[in-house]
Amino acid sequence: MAKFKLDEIDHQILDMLIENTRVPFTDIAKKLLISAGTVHVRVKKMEDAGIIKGSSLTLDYKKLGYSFIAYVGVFLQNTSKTAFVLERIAEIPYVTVAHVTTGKFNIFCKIRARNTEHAKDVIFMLDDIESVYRTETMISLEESINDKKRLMHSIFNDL
Amino acid sequence: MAKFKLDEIDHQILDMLIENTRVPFTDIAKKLLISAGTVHVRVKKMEDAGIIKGSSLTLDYKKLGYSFIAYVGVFLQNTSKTAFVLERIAEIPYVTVAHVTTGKFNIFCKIRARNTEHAKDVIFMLDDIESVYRTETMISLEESINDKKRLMHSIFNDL
DNA sequence: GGTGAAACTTCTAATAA
DNA sequence: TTATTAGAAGTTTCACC
Repeated sequence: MAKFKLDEIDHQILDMLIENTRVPFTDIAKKLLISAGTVHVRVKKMEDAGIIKGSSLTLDYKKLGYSFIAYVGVFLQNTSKTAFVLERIAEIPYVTVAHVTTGKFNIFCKIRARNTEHAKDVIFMLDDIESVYRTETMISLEESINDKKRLMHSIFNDL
Repeated sequence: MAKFKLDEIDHQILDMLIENTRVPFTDIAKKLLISAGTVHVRVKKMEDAGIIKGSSLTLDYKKLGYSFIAYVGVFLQNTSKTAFVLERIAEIPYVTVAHVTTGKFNIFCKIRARNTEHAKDVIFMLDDIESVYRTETMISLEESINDKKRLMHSIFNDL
C-alpha cells in the first residue's frame, strides 16, 4: 500500500473539496491560479489512485428526528464468533459503524436512533445476537469535534 | 426542532447524492422521471431547511499513510472540567471525534494516526491534559460497517 | 407545487506548449 | 506537466401550466 506524493496544489484542491464537493473546478482554479483543466486532471488522478474514494452529503440527523447517538461495547462469549456477530450487526441499520477492537470490548459500535426508547430497541437487538454475552452503552450527551479538514492539514504537514 | 416532511422524491434524491454528491441533477431527473429544474429546487429547499448541511469527500486514509484507528475513553478527575478538557482535545488534530458521554467514560474520542507509535504520542497528549485522570484505549483491528445509505433507508421508512 | 426551454456556467478531452 | 480552447454537458431561472 503505497503512500502517494501529493504536492501543495493537490493538498489545496482536496482542502476545498473536503469543505464542499460541489465547488466548481473553475473556482478552485481561480483561487490557486491554475487552469480548470489542471484541477480536473489532478482530481482525476487522485480518484484513479483511490485517494479520493467518493463523496457524500452531510445531513442534519437531528432535523430528521434522529438525535440520539450512543456507543455500544459488545462482549462475546467466544471470540471465534466475531465474524458471525459482525454479520448479524450489519443487519441492524441503526448501527452505523462497527469495529473489531483490542482492549475491553470485542466489538465496538456506534448507533444512531430517534430517542432513548428507540435506542433501547437497537441495543436489545444487539444483546439478542447469538454469542453476544453482554453490552455496555455510552450515551453521547454532546458531540464536540468532527474536523476532517484539520486532520487533513496535519496529514499534509507530515508528508 | 421540527421534523421535516420529505416525500419519496426527496428521499430518492438524497439517496443518489449520498452515494455521490457530484451526480448531475440531469441524471437524477432522468432516473426519477422529473425535470432537472425540480431536482434543483428540491435540493435547494433541503439545503435551506438545513437538512443538507454540506458535502464532503471520502478519502482513503490508508493510502495517505494513516491506517491506525483507535477509540480512547477519557476519565476526568473532575467533571466540571469537561469543557476545558474538550477545548484542549480540540487542539489535537489526530482526534477526529469527541463525545461527552454517560457511562464508563466522561469523554470518548476517536483518533486516527499513522501507526502504533504515532497513536501512542496522541494518547500521551490526551493523558497530559490537565485534569485528565486516565485513559483507556481500544484499537480498531477492523472496521466493518459504515453505511449511511442504509441508515437513510431506515429513516425514511419510519417517517 | 411542476415543466421545458433559454441563458449561463462548468466540464472534459484534445491539442499545443 | 500544465495551459488553452471549444464543443458537450450541467445548472439555474423563469414564464407558463
